[in-house]
Amino acid sequence: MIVTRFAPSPTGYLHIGGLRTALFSYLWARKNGGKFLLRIEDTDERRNSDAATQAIIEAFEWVGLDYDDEITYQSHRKEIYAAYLQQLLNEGKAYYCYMGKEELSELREQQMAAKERTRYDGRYRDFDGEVPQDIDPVIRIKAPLNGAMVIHDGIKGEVVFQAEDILDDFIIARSDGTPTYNFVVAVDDALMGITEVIRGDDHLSNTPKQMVVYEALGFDLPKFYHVPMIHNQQGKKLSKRDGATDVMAYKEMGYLPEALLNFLVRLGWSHGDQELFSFEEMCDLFDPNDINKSASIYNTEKLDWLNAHYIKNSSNTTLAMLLEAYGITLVSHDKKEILLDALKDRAKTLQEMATMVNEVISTPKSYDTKAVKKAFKGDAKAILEDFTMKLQVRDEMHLPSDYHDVMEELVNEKGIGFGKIGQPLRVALLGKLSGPGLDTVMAVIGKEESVRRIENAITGIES
RNA sequence: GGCCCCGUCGUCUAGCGGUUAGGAUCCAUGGUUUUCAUCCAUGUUACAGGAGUUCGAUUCUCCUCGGGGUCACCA
Repeated sequence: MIVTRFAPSPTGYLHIGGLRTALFSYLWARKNGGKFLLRIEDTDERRNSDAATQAIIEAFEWVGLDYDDEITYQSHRKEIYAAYLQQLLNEGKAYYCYMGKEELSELREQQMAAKERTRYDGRYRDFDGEVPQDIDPVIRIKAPLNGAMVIHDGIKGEVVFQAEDILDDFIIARSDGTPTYNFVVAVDDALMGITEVIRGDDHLSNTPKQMVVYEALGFDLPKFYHVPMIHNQQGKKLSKRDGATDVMAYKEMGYLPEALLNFLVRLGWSHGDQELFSFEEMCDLFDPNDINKSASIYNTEKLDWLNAHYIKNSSNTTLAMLLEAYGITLVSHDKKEILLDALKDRAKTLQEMATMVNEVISTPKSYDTKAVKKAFKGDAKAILEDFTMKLQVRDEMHLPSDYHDVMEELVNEKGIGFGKIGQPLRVALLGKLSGPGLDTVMAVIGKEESVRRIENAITGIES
């Protein structure tokens, strides 16, 4: 069975790049009927917070990614790590190193001065002399001194490292006894039965270290997929300083989770020319072997397009519900269907849509000066007056077509173009020259309010 | 700097020895619309460079250049 995982460290919100690797892992597990597990890497107590863990879980809920089994917390697994540490010590595959921090940095400085690679010199590797009493030792693992380490990566292909270039006996437990990252990752991935590790390629150079741990503990290696980074506009690794990288920020801005997911799944991955993927299609078609080798630049132009698409295809019921987060209450509005139908193919985000709703249902507080100048000239006011008179005598005005008929009648009688009435009417109703169809606007706000707005404009606008 | 990865339109990408190098987005233009938006149509724009291999290279190899990642008692 395929088992994948997402293993964030809870130091902040869920990052957009994190969500993408999580999505890839999720999809691959789902496609294979396997499991997708969540593991919180909270070994560094100083930097972790419960709030961050909650934020990550909340983001998963919002986008609709579910995980199997219970969440694994590394902070709850200290005895397990201790046991494996002890095992390596007993087997002579790891050892205590009594080199202090100062001593270590001295060594490093010497090496740098000599233009050598900075590395631990192995002085306690097979040490049997007198051990310093005043120092808490770290535990180091015996790493191969030479030879090739080859990763059979599902994305990068065969990546070969020479042990002498990159390895030394690295620390697997700090002097306070706590295990380090490269050790716990390997232990947990193995113990949790992870068969495919899908993660950012910034971990590629960590992989040989983890392989050393796998080897020492006699665990089977998982299949690795190192997915290329997402870069910012400057071409650097996307970081928290690059604006909107918090997944939940997209919720606030009015993006739909299906749009975000669709956007993310196509960043670095493709399936022929297909651009639109429903959640089901993603689960069905995703394959990590189709992931691109090169990094991509984060650019949300396409996200806007996707979001507009998904808004257009959302039901009015869903939209009305989602809009409530923006202070829009439409449940009791008798013309909400007409309004939503008119607005949903105009908005790129829910936030935009909320603004549009307000622009229709609330009386304009001011009139755009340019619009007034353009629309309120000549006999504009006279035309509006004629229009209101026609409206007044009508009953049963409900549909946009009812209002359209009135406009058409007026235009025909006067022998004028639609623009003659449309422009000033638009300014009167909405305060500006753009917006949904006027017949729709009037149908939504009703005859009384329409007349009121027109009269306000006639008296309130200097022409 | 060492090691590793990467290099097709501005951006996301298809391509897997022979293509007028395709799609999407963005942008521009035209059409539709009383306006704006949507929608539809059309258009501009790309194989980093140089050697090889080959009848033939975007595709394979090497070099150069460019970009990125990583080198902790952080994860």
